[in-house]
Amino acid sequence: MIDPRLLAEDFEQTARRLARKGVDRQLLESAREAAAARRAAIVATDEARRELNSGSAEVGRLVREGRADLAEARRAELAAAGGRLAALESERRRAEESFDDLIARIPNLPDDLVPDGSSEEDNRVVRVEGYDAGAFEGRGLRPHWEVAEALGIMDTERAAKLSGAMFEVLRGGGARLLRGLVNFGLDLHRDRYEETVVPHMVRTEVIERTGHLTKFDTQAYRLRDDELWLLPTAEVALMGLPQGEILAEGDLPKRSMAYSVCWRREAGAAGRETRGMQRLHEFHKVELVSLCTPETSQDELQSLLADCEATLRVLGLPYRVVELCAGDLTFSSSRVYDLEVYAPGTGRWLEVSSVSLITDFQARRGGIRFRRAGSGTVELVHSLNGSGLATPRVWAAIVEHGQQPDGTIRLPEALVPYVGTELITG
RNA sequence: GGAGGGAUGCGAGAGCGGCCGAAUCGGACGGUCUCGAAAACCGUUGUGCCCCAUGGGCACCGUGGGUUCAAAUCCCACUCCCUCCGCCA
Repeated sequence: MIDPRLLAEDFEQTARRLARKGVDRQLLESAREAAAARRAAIVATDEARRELNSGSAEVGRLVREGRADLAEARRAELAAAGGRLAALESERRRAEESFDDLIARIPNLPDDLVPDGSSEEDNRVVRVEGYDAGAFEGRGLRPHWEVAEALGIMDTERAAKLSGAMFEVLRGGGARLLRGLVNFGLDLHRDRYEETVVPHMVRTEVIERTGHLTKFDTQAYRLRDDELWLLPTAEVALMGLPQGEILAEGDLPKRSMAYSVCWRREAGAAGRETRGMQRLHEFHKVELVSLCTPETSQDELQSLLADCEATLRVLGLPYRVVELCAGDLTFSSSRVYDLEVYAPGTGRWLEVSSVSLITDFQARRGGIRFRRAGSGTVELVHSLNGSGLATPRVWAAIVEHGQQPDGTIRLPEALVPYVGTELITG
């Protein structure tokens, strides 16, 4: 949620900045009106309550002084005042609900550094690393699903028998490759990020406050008999951890990571680039998150980007860094770099990490704050997240890059100790 | 799953329905003293919201309801924690 003060104090500039994300000015005006109505309702109830409070104190005094008749008279007056207060309070509740509803629909402000644009088309390729277009031509490279099915390390048919579309079963070397990747990812980042094992199911309020559960976001799976949700990403658990707490400035930046299974309903994505390991309902990921001070968050974004890139670099996979334009940013983010790995079997760039600066947007809703060392004042932290290693697509890229003419798969050197072989043969 | 006990400020821990945003101790911070430190003594020490804003008001004692002129204190529901029993990786 954005700072509500912006609506009252800096409306025009806020509207201009949000327009870059395609936010309708009408929504902001409604929110501003709702904020004013809410404030008026607060003033009215506070005043009514003040009268009631001082009246009650007076009754207490009279009772103590033994003047029961006066106390009784005053009590009767206050009973009536109590009725008026109740009416004001229900009005206040209505005002707050309508304000909450509107403010929740306003996305985070895009960073001024973010390029203009309305869609994916306008995203800017910042850098391309390790990619040589000529290197893949004429080699007859096949998509990973063909290579993997032929080798018997992936079984889409039987996965469907178990669970339906957009699930995978991995066997033998394919399964070991997945496990090796996860361990590799955790080891690669363990010096800078605290390794954490988190529950894979979280309460409604936790997922709500991370911004991963809204009226428009039906991505997460919900358990039928308990008020719990399956993680769509470990970010939800890692960001849920400090919710409602006040951290010491000295503890920032606070960097942590978690491996988890991730579940996503992917509603509406059926049939779109879903073959093989491109898009699954269930996948494995090492997620990196960081909490930091507002003045360091841009630097922190760059260092998080560097850490996520390191994964692809060490694996020797060609990739590009794409900066999202204002219109393609997600609801909560103010600046995002996507890392896309090149998959030569399909000739596609696959998104394997979204390195996001959320500024204080997520911290405000989650109540994640820190105390300044000098002044002792309390402020919201900035939060960031990115995938340190997202298995399905990195797995796919490794299969496509490593495929040999005889159908086996040669692994990147860095993975050999983790998988226990240089060559996957089945 | 069954039976009990509990949830208060940074921590521990008090709190007859009114004088309780909350005793006391500890911690932290500032000061006095000291060459410096310790000790001692003095002081400060929650968060949010609102306003006619060097001041004032409102809310918050696990969460949500209720009773009452008035709730940390009474009632109801829920959540979590602890102990014991059962079950279990």
